Amino acid sequence: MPHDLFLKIAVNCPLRRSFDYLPPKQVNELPVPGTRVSVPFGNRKLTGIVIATTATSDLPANKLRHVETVLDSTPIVSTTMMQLATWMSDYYQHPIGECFAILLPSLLRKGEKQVDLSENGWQLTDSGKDFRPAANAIQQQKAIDYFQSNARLNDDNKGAAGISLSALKNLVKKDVLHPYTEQPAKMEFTAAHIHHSPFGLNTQQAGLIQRFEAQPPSFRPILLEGITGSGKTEVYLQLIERVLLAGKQALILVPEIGLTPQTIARFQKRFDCAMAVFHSNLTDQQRLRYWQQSQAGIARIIIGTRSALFTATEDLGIIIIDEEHDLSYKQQDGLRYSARDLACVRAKIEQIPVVLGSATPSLETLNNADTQKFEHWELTERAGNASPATVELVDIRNQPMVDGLAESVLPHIAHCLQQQQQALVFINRRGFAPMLICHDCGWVSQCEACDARMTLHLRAQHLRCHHCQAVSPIPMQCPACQSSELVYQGAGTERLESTLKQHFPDAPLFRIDRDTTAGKQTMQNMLAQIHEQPSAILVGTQMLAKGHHFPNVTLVVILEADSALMGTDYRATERFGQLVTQIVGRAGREEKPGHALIQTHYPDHMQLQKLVHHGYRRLAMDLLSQRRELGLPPFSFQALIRLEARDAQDAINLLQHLQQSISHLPIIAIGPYPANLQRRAHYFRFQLMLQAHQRAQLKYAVGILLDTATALIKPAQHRFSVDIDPQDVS
DNA sequence: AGCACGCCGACT
DNA sequence: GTCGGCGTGCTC
Ligand SMILES: [Zn+2]
Ligand SMILES: [Zn+2]
Repeated sequence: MPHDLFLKIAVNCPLRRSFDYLPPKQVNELPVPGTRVSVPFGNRKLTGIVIATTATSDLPANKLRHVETVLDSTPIVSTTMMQLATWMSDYYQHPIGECFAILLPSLLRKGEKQVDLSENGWQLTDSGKDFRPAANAIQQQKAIDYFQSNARLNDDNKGAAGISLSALKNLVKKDVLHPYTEQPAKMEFTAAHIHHSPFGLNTQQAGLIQRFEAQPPSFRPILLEGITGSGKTEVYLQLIERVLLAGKQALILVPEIGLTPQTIARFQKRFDCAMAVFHSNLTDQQRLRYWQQSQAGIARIIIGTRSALFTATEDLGIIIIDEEHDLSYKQQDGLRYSARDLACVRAKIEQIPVVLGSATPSLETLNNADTQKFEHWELTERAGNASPATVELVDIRNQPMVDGLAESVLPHIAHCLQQQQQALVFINRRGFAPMLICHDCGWVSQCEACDARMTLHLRAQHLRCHHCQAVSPIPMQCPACQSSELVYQGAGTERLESTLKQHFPDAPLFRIDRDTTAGKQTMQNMLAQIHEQPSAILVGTQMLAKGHHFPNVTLVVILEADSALMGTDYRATERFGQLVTQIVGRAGREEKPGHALIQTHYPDHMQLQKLVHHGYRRLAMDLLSQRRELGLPPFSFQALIRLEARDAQDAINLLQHLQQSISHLPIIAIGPYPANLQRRAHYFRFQLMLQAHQRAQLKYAVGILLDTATALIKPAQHRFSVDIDPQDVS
């Protein structure tokens, strides 16, 4: 049998194919699939990953070049992860090189060496135990103090302890400390490493755990639907426990905003084992270290946001996606993957369970449960038998309003404050951003580059566009009519704030939005302050709906429901239902049930009625049957083609060309039509929506369209992207 | 995406 | 005469 002669290599470049190479010169063995190699590519050197060795190549051998160097002695990408990358490349019709590159932390992607995982540090020598440093040796004293209460100091905690390297070196010279090196060991995880919560499981939780244990480990997609406070996390922990005891690893994904110290602490308190936590402010070096620890099986629990899905593991036993409906699981640029969907694919490849947890599952996931593709686990009991929050609609037709708030809502807030409880006003309305308007001629501060108004930032004393970062000074006179009567308008949050202050001068008021919680610590501080207050008013945006619990809040006011009901985005109602349910679920506790008021012009709207009287689940069922009737996802498959160009007609023409290239195929192509924000940062934005009854039809059409696009599109002038299963259709 | 090659305007 | 503008084309 002839030897394989060629290497199929995924080179990290945006081309939708792999490249064939000859083996490196003067090397007898071919590098194994999954190995990184450095290859000549045009006139530069790039890092690629060997996909396969083959006996033939499409190109004549004299056109092929040799691999320059082999970068790994053993494959760095496992066969399962290679399958995942290949799957992604096919499903998202995305360049194979980029699909492989995303599997690796950035340093490895660039061709850097793997790091040595051994732990280097210092510990006291026998003679060092009673050493007293010189009076002026402050740094040494600091180190000595540290070793009074700690046996060891290593590279990782040296920085946090604030001890200088030179002091440590001097102490080594004095034979007070000696350096050590330790190979990290793969621990054997046993029951002794678990610290159970003093509260047992309720019968529902116990039933689910039993159900989990009743089957041998295999691919099992599970929807865990549990209302807020029903103990989803405890179920996660119990499942993880079983996986860890079987000697396997657990991978947990959380929403972007959910990777808080409290979340991490919850896992650390339960399990005595090495964890790899991928938070956003790790350095490349730290990220690589955790990645390798996970790959080597040293880290047993891996927690992170979207991209942590690609972490290599030694022996993965379960994947958990918390708040699976969360939009942050969808990558919004480049390779627009859904980490939730890929988790299911990875679980299938690895033959392990995957748990999608939410109080408000996405329609896609609910449909998968309905069609028996997923097991459907439910938690319906709230801990401590707390009564669920009640939701009430406020009809604002012909009602007197003050700064977005119906006057009839004010007594509710007053009553809530009187009871020494907190009220939360949730601003989900547009037009609340403050802008500048001319009282005489109606001129508004429009952004030069976008179809948007600039918002006024009083603190920074300038106008800013949220879509393109443009900044301009606040004019003293109207640029159109020279009038000096420039006034603020739509300063919604601030005006609402002052109105509330006026009506409730004694209640402390907290504003929670991106501006007031910008600092790292600010959010935590503010939350701590809020928890201390008996009565208070909280005013805020989206941020309020995620993660944080507000036990003292018993009244929630949602300013408007109408854009979700009447808008063009067919997903808006689903989102609104999730938002309301999440925010209401986070308010109140056992002895003080929450109450929510939703302001609307359409109090008789069927779907709103469903949500208010029967909850998210019934709304979701309604929406699903509506989607089925209309042939919308998940009952059809979509791809959104986006194109931005400086000239609107140019964008339209190009999209029409692309549309023509697939006009013979059995798919619907709607458009070209302008994006929600038609012009942004000097670019006109248009899009084309492809819709098919079968996944394969869609994939094929997108492939053809992409082939046409590569010939037509000038990267310098056009911004082009394909979004498979788009979530954000604007 | 990069990076080179190539063919026209305003510089020494 | 050449320096450099970015349009076009290719990467095993
Ligand atoms: Zn004016
Ligand atoms: Zn702008």
